[in-house]
Amino acid sequence: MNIQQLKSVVTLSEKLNFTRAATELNIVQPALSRQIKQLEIEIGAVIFKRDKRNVELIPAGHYFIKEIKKLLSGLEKTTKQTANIHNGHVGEIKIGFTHSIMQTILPDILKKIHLQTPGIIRFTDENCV
Amino acid sequence: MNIQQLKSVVTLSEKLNFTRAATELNIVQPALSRQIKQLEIEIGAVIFKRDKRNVELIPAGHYFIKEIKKLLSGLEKTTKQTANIHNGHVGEIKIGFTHSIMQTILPDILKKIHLQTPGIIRFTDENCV
DNA sequence: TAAAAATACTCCATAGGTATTTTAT
DNA sequence: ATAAAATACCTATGGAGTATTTTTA
Repeated sequence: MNIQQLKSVVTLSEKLNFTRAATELNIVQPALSRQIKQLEIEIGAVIFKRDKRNVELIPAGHYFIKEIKKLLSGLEKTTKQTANIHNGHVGEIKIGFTHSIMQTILPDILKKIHLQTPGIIRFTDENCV
Repeated sequence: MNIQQLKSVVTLSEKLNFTRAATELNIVQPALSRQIKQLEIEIGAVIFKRDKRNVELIPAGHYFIKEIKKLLSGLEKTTKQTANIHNGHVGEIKIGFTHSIMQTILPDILKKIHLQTPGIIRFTDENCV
């Protein structure tokens, strides 16, 4: 199983037509036929019912496509986020503090940060007494 | 990017040693080196810091591995569940009913099913008035 | 000098393309 | 007769293995 097969099966589930799905995927129809057949063998389930004229999802296929779509978008998110961390666009700083500082200057600073860019402050209780 | 690379990167993150990870993956060390390098190029981030003697995860890598582990286990679950649906080990029946039947025989039946095998009954409001 | 990762090179398996066949409308 | 999927066959790219180099402890 490979990721290209998963992308292909999703595209086919949207087009329900091997020829058009293959075009969309920039491959040729027989290549797509093979990919789908191979995938079905590997997972041990038929995903599409095809009768030379029509292609349609069957129950196992509906489930599979629904889940694979989630996984693929998760993979894309993960990849992008990883690149962002690498490039320093995303990071994490941990602020340890004593009781007194939380009573004085920290609240104002955190409030300003929060107003300027909401969503970047998160509290954890790691190392908290 | 392919699934084998993702499995490889997870194994390497556990062993932190190319030679031993490669053995675990039943491939040879240079093959693993190539897989990881290729993956890092594709996602646009360095995952491991290696200095010929030590291999360690860097922040982008920690994040990546954490997410990829989730995705891989999700993929495995999906595959198995799809096969189960195909084989008829898992399925879904929908029971439509009138007010009167819900007052008479259905509650007992549902209760019995629930006691015998908890977790298989789910209510939806599809087609409900 | 020993251990571990990277590199160079060769070879083969797999995946894609072209051509053709099959089938249903 | 046409449109669409499957099959057969060939080719080429990519990935694996072997051998070697590099590097650091």
